[in-house]
Amino acid sequence: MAKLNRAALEKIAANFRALSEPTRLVILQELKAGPKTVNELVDAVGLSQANVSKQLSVLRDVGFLSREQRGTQAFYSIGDEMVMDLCTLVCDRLNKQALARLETFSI
Amino acid sequence: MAKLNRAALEKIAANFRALSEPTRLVILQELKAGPKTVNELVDAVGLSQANVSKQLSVLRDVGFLSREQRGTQAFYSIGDEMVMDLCTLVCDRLNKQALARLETFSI
DNA sequence: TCTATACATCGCTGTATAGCGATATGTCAA
DNA sequence: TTGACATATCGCTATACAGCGATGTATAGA
Repeated sequence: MAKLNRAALEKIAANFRALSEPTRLVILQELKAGPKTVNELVDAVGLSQANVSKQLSVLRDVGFLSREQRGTQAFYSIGDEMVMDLCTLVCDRLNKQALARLETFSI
Repeated sequence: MAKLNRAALEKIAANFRALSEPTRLVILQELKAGPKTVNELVDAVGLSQANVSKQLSVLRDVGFLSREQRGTQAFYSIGDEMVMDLCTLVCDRLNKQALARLETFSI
């Protein structure tokens, strides 16, 4: 296997970086049940609309979310189910580590 | 599924954050072939020993790497094979996206 | 001891970004 | 048009952290 150049590594890192903030994980958790508008997400996560919009664009820029405009509203939804696989892998791992403390991780 | 509290989400995010820097992905790539000392990794990644030590501790703090001291040397190795599964998922995804451009992603 | 080697940690600087309020843009209804 | 609403973007502050050189710590050999 050839060694990856800087640009390729940066793309991979960007995928992980998009998942490196609790706020964005909350957004994914909310969207797991189905599409939601920005305002619905604002209510769900309890942060400013400006901030939620920005975090949505971070997740969308790497392709984890997709966006559909309907009238004045924008509906966001999971754009690549693989992102939930990533979360599941990490959560399973933390669950194993945390069995003794009875914590449960799941997105 | 209950909603996760802030501490749980932060733990999940920390796992992803550890993979959010190209330098640390290079380290994983180097260690995929087997354990290496800090100095070997310094030569491989071409950064300062101080920085490499710090990035190693980031990966170790979340349990992705393990460390074995032998004399004056510290051997680092993959501590949880799951971390390579995460990389594979992301690389597969980028490969699909990049087929047209003939790029190849793999850690 | 003393010296050399290997690694970790400290203090620092520069950059990236989460979060906010304010504002801009765009759409619909009256 | 005008006004109300939904979302995106701007400008800003505070914080996190990658990277560096310098230093600390520990081990092996002379």
